Formats: sequence, C-alpha cells, structure tokens
Amino acid sequence: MGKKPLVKDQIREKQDELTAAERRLTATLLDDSLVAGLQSITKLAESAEVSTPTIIRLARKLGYQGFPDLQDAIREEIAAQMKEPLAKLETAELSAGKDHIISRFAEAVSRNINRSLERLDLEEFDKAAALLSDLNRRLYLLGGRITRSNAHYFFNHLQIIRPGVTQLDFSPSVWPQSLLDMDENSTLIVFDIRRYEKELERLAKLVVDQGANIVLFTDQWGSPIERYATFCFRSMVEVPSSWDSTLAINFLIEALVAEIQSRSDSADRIAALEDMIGESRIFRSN
Amino acid sequence: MGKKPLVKDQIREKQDELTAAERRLTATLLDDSLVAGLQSITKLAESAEVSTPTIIRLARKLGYQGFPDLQDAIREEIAAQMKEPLAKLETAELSAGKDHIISRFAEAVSRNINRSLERLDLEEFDKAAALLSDLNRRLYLLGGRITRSNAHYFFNHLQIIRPGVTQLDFSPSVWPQSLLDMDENSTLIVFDIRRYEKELERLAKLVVDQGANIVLFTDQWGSPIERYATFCFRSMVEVPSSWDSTLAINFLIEALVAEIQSRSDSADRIAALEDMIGESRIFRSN
DNA sequence: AGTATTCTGTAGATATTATTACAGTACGAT
DNA sequence: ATCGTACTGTAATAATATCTACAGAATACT
Repeated sequence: MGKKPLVKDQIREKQDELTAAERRLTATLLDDSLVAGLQSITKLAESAEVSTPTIIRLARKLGYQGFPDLQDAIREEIAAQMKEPLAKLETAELSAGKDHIISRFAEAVSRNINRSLERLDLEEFDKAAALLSDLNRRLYLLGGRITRSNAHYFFNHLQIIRPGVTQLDFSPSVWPQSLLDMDENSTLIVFDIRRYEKELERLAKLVVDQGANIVLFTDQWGSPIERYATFCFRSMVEVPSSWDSTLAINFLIEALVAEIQSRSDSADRIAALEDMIGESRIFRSN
Repeated sequence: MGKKPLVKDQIREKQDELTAAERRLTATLLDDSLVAGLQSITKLAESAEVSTPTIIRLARKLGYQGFPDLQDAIREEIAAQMKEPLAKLETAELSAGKDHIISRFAEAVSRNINRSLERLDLEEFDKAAALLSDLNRRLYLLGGRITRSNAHYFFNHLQIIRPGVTQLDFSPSVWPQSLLDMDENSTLIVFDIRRYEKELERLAKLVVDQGANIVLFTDQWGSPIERYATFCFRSMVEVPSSWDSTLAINFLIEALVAEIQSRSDSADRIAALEDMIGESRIFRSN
C-alpha cells in the first residue's frame, strides 16, 4: 500500500485545474482545515455556495469515488492531526500571515515538540527527576556554545530549589577544579547539540570515569556523549532558520523543574530566598 | 445564548450513569478525540461494537436531539480545536500518562503559545525585526532574575549574526558604564516578567531619557516598563508549576533570530566565526 | 455574432442513514 | 425460582443524503 497523499495537498496541487465553483468550495474547505468537509454534502454545498454535484465532481477530480470516500480521507487526516499533541499552525494565521516566519516557525516547533514527546519515555523522565531531586547528590551543569543558555536556565531554577548545584564555567580551562569534586555522588547535566563539541565529550568521559552520572540533553541525532549518559533526552531541533531551536529542550527543562520542585519540598527554601531578595532590593532601591 | 459545554466534558461528567454498551461507545469516542463520532452512525456503531440505537440513546442522554445534533456539536468542537495553532495535548498521552506532569505541562504550554501568537501583531514583529537588524544601531540586552537566561540566549545568537551587541551585566552596579553609551542610536532589549524588578524599570526610564529605544518582552499582565517601550511583546507564562514558563518568550526570540538572520546577510560573518571556532578547537584539542 | 466547449445547477432516482417500536436478554431482588 | 427492571439489539420505517441525467448559463474561439 502506497502512502496516501494529504487531501489538503491534493487540493493545493490541483488548484490550477479547478473551476470557479470548485475553487469556492476548496476555499471553504481549506479555510476550515477541511473540517467543513465532514458535514453532509448538502450542508457543505450551502456553506460553500455551490451545488452538490460540484462537490462530487471535485471529489472525483481528486481521485475519490464519491463524496463519502473523500469524507473518509478527510476524517482520517483530521484524526491524525488531532492525535498530535501540538497540531500544525498552517491555517491559523489567516490572510497575510500564511508564509510569515512566525507561521512557519510555529509549525516546525509544533512538530519538534510533538516528536520529542512521542519519543519521551515517561518512566525515564520520572527516574531522571528522582535522580536530580536526590539531595545527597551534587549537581553540575554544563552546556555548549549555544546550549549554555539552556544550562544556565536550568541552573538558575535548580539552584533555588535545592542546594549543591554548580554551574561549570563555559571555558574548559577552569573545569579541572570542579572536576576534582565529581565522584559517584555527583550528577553532571550536560547539553550537547550539533555541532557536538569535543571538549564536552572529553569532560563527559573523565566525569564518568570518576563514577559520576550524566544526564544528557541532545538533539534528534544524538551527541557522542550518549554512550556515557545514564539518562538521555533527545529533542528535535530543526526549524526554518539558520539556527537550531532549543524549544523542545526547554520544554523538558521546565517540566523537570516543575517535577523536581514538587518532589523536593522547597517551600522554606524559596521563602527564605524571597526574603533575601526583598531585603537586598530595599537595600538597593533609593 | 449560554456557552455550550464541551462534548468531551459532558461525556466524562455523565460517565457514571452510563451503561456498559454506552461506555464502550464513549471509550471509542474519547480514544479518538471524538473524531470517530463524525462517521455515519452505522460505521460508528460497528467500530464501537454497539448497535445504532445505543448511539442515539447516548446522544439523548447527553442532551442532544439525535445523532446528527450530537455530530454537529462534535464537529464544531473539532473545528475550534483545529483553529488553535497548537492544539491541546490531553488525549495524546494515552495509557498511564494522563495526569503526568509532561501531559499537563504540554497542555499549558500549548495554550500559552497559542494565546501569545493570537495576540501577536505580525506587523509589529516585522518592525521590531527591522529595528534589530539595523546595523547602525547598537543593541543592549538585559534580563531579570529568571529571564537573564533568555536574554543570554538572544544575545548569544545576535552577537554572531551582527556587530554592536552588548549584554548588560546582571548586577546593576556595573550598568552605569554601558548606560553612558546608550543614545538615540541604541536599542535596549529587556526582559521583565513577574515579579517585575524595580531596577529594570529605573534603568528603562534612564535609557529612554537618553533617547534610546526599548524592545520589551514581558508576561501577559505586562511589566511597568511597557510605558517606555517602543515594541512590547506579551507572552503567556502560566504553567502547572511553581515557576513561570518562558517558552512562549523563547519562541519569539527564536523566531526573531531567524528573521533578523535572514535580513542581515550574515553568511560571511558566520563563516568567519566558524573558521575561528574550528581553529581554536584544533588549538585546544591535542 | 455565432458556435463549440466547458461549467454549473435543478430535479428526480437511488442509496444510505437515522430513528422508532418492539422483543429478547441479563441481572438483581424478593 | 420468579418477577421486575433495565439494558441491548433486530428489524421495519421515516428521513436524509448521495448521485445521475439533463438542460441552462457562461466562456472561449472562430
């Protein structure tokens, strides 16, 4: 069985060979992500302001036997879309926005988070959260050229939630100092997406040799560090940009922060911090 | 007209008063985000392995006149969901995952990005992108306690794409030095979500007084800095966590990076940078 | 302008679907 | 065990949808 083409695409493709009434019809359909096509042929005819035979003729032009046949295809397509955690943008940005970067970007991001979540093993997530919540373990964070921001974001939160969290400097020259401390009671959280950085891999090896665990965040292709990692989270990163998107990675970070927070009852800790911030603010303001 | 309840919720609500066959039916429906309900009553009956009258009886129990009436409701509901750029997760994580943090988080994030994009004015986005692409202007970035990571992420990319980009230190004590340079040819990109930070606001005022522009990224409620900002992007940040989610903000950052990149033809610049990185890597690796 | 061609809709035939009435079945209570 | 109640499906009927045939309208081409 060959893969069926999407009705949406079929319509776009044949747009040129369509007649006026048929275009009125396809406009109504596309306007609505095809949902309008799930009504009865009569109702659809009314809302598109064409006659019912026009609808049947279109269905045949697209290669279907009749209207119910087309309807089945549409229903399947919509069902497939609904299954996705985050559906494509496509029809959302109406009028001028169709080809806007925001529109294309949203579509890609949806796909990325979708696919990333599909692959995500919830048990692994929970175990990783447990590991990172363990107050007997020290945490170290490290990112690459781009992902250092993500590492920092994670660090920023972890540091507030629990003690024993250290962010490694981006410069390898100062790593050795922290490296000394990493043992079997340590966990290194490392971010490495393409282009994978040699220095990170070398550090990972050293760290594992000293008995520490590694939690890795990488892209869909997987960093070489995977072989050293106890937990590995792959996220999709491709977007219509010269740059990769770390949004799916950020999603995981934020979800982990929420989970770790709820595991380590850190209400006291945060309250204390808030106090300190409050005081220092009073101190610094006029 | 009162707002109609969602079919999905109606089903869940009445779950207790449903009979065995009816439950079989609702299981089939919910399993499929209700899409199965858009088939003919006959087909639906087959796939749920109940008789057609059972379907009608369920429709009546839910308060509809008959099957077509229920179908209309379902279609509307699905149409509404399809209109959202990013649909809710809900049904996606089947099995054990329903109440998992990942599931709830994904739903919240969908809503956040959805709403944020709905509000987003594409023209404003384009104008902001143009402003940030203007090589005659210097850019300064600054974030708050949490958002400094976002600022850093943006900085990280901007710095590669174009010259004249500076990240302000998080500590207000060293601001004055950069402040001296900010004039009508400067743009300050500032991130400020709740709890809005007084220091940022004061800086914003000073900066505007000196003639610089401000591009602000804030949350749905809006930072006090809005009054000083030339461009202001509000994003939804609430998630089931003790922390706010900056994912919608990151979305904007990444989209802006893509757009700015494509405007400022920075291929040469990046190639040069890649060279430098390559060399320094060779240098550092044995 | 006239003719050929294509497009589109009307109306009725056909097929399918939704509904109803009723009967059988399962199950719990007395 | 028997009765009663509630559940479920079968089969016939009513309603509706789909499709076909045909004819009028629009368009393109001499």
